[in-house]
Amino acid sequence: MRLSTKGRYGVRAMFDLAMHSQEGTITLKSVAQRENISEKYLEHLFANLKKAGLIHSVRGAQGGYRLARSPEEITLGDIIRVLEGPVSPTECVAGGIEAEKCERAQHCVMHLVWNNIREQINQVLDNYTLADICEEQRKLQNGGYMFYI
Amino acid sequence: MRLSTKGRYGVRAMFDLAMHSQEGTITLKSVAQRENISEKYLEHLFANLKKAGLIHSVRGAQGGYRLARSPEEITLGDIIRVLEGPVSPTECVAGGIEAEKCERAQHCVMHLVWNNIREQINQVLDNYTLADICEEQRKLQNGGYMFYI
DNA sequence: CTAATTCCTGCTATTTATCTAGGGATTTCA
DNA sequence: TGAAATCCCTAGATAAATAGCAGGAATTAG
Repeated sequence: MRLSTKGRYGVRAMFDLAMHSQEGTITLKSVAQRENISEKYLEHLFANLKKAGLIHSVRGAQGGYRLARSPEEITLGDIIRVLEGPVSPTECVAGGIEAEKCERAQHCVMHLVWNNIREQINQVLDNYTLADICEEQRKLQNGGYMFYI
Repeated sequence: MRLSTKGRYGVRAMFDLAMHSQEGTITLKSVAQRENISEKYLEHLFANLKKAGLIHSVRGAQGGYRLARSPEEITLGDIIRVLEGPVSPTECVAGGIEAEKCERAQHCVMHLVWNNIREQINQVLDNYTLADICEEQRKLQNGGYMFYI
């Protein structure tokens, strides 16, 4: 139940785009440097995020990336599902091809359990937006959270 | 964000123990057969569950395993944390040695994010007990859930 | 004693995660 | 137009984790 670097880097990179959204298009290179992520690796992640419609890209000199929607409209669930696949404790309730194989699903109590867990975890992730993170970052810089009052 | 077989088998095996708790000690072999899990693999899992105090064992002929506490007092979180380690989206908020390495935690907004996610996911897992699963199983057998009314 | 059972240690094949390599395609600016 | 900057694509290399196997030692009921 650990995120891989795909999900973690992805969220950090998207947060980075959100924080610099006023500067127009952001180069992959600058995101990679600020977030200390391998450029080549980040390329793969951005390719998936673009294909999923979460970011737009501008090619050529002075090109770069930007969020496709406002930070309020992008959740951690959106990002993580794109980069890590469906968030689900098991294959059998992930909704893919594997799920079809589980013929006993209708009579299997574990199916109910995992499905319940799946729904709740997705709800948690979908309730957290990039805007929320930006807000927390703002508070941090103001010292609000600094001393864990 | 997928459970490995450790966690899944572990939950199923513990549920199996709960369902047969009236029969005294349950042999590993019978659990493995009913749940279709490799005996040798299940040995490792039971060793960990025992070390963690979730089950008791009786050695020798007629021996076997039984739950150390009542099904109401054992949560999915208990089981999964034993077999898969701390449930946490990242190392840096998992509470282990790795967490110490993250010196910037106090000033890092991602730390807040992951910690928030971690707490909520654990809350979901800790709110689900073996007794809950037994109850769902009972309803299934009565046909209550059978047709997804 | 003997059969059944847990307990312990180590090994290994397979898969997955993470990152690297290298080049190609596209666009902008001078 | 041409060069620089950037996105785009495919393949593979390395390391770690997963999932399971093997063999036997220790324990106990009958």
